[in-house]
Amino acid sequence: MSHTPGVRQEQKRKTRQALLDAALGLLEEQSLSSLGLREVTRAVGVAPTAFYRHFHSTADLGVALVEEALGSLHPMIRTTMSPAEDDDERIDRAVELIAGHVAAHPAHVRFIARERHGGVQPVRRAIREQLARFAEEVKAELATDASAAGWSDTDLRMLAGLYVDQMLITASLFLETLDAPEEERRRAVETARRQLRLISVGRTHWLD
Amino acid sequence: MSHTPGVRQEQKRKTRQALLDAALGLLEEQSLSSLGLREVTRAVGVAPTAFYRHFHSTADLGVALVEEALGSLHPMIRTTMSPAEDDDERIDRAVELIAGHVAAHPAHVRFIARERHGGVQPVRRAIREQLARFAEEVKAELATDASAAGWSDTDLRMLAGLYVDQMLITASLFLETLDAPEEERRRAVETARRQLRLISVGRTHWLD
DNA sequence: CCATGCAGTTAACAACTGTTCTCTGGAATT
DNA sequence: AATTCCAGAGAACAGTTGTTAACTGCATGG
Repeated sequence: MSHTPGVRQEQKRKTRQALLDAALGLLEEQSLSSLGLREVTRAVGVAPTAFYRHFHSTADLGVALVEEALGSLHPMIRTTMSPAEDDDERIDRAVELIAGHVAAHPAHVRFIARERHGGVQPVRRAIREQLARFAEEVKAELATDASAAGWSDTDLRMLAGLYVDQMLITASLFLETLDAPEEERRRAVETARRQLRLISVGRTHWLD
Repeated sequence: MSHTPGVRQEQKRKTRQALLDAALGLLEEQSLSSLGLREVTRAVGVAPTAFYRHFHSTADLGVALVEEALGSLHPMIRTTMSPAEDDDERIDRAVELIAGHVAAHPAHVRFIARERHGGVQPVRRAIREQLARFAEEVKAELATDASAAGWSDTDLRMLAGLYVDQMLITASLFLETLDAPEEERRRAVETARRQLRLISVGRTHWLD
């Protein structure tokens, strides 16, 4: 079925990826709406016109970056949200997983946080769609949990949304403290833990 | 003490405000990092060089916009967070207050949501500082509440931060549904209410 | 082996940007 | 009434932008 990549397609894929990487780097200190196509091609070392072979516009590139940043993250939901014996232990796992992801892909996280409310509509929509998928997946996972008995569909959706937003907040908090003194980072982790724990407490007493 | 404004200073103030207003309008569909100084002066109908009489740069203007958007909001904290007989009624009041503010100043809210993680460092810092002030004020208000007995300082700070973040999330949710069908807006309000209520439940059972 | 396809190049375009310097009119100060 | 001050105008600068057209070289499929 799957043909050998072919020297031609492989080279194209490489330059495309180089454009994405260069753009992501440039976006560390500016927003997508001010990212110029020439700027990107210059960083890659390629002619400006070559850009059009891969993307219609920088907005188009932005949408591709959303896919790159969030697309591969869905499988993590199941393992993270799956029920565990100890609630606190699960929270600890989730927080450390977020911390690890932020440390491993800071530019991706920054990009999502920045462009979620950014000035480029198609990118905002792409992010919104991905986050909606996350919320659906979290909701599905919550529904399997024993403590979800008696919960209405609306309430499950509301809780899933709360979790997704809280994860983004946590990620962006960790991002801000990435190159901060050790002690401040530990405080950030502790804050994130307790906030999730408080939500967890509210969840167990929701039906009172 | 306070001299009569003076025709001169008054005129200057007017153009400065016109620049701020025009910028805010232009920022509805782009980020600050792509906002050009010429763009702003053109929208006001003034020479490009006049810009320098009021701001060093567009980043400088952005900082001024942060002050305009958030500076006058602090007094609202006391009245919103102040203890009430009924917890749910207070939540309803808070949610409607946010909804009203978003409806009255959508551009300001959009600006804050967009530039909080945006590409212009001084503006990010200005917003962070204002939000930290909000958190401090919320924390102070929480401390006066009877149900805060036995809470550690760290936990009060953590809860205050959670509230501030949740209010921003709610505001940006309302912003997205501003020109959506009536029914979707009602759903958004209901979601916001329940999320705050869940946090409230978690808060009352925190010390168990 | 030859013809086609197509990623990337080169050159040129009109339009735009931030910033400088010089100037002007009229309010503010003396 | 004479002088100073200063918000805004005007012109010019070097550098940037997105987009177009026509090209070149090389991997690919017949």
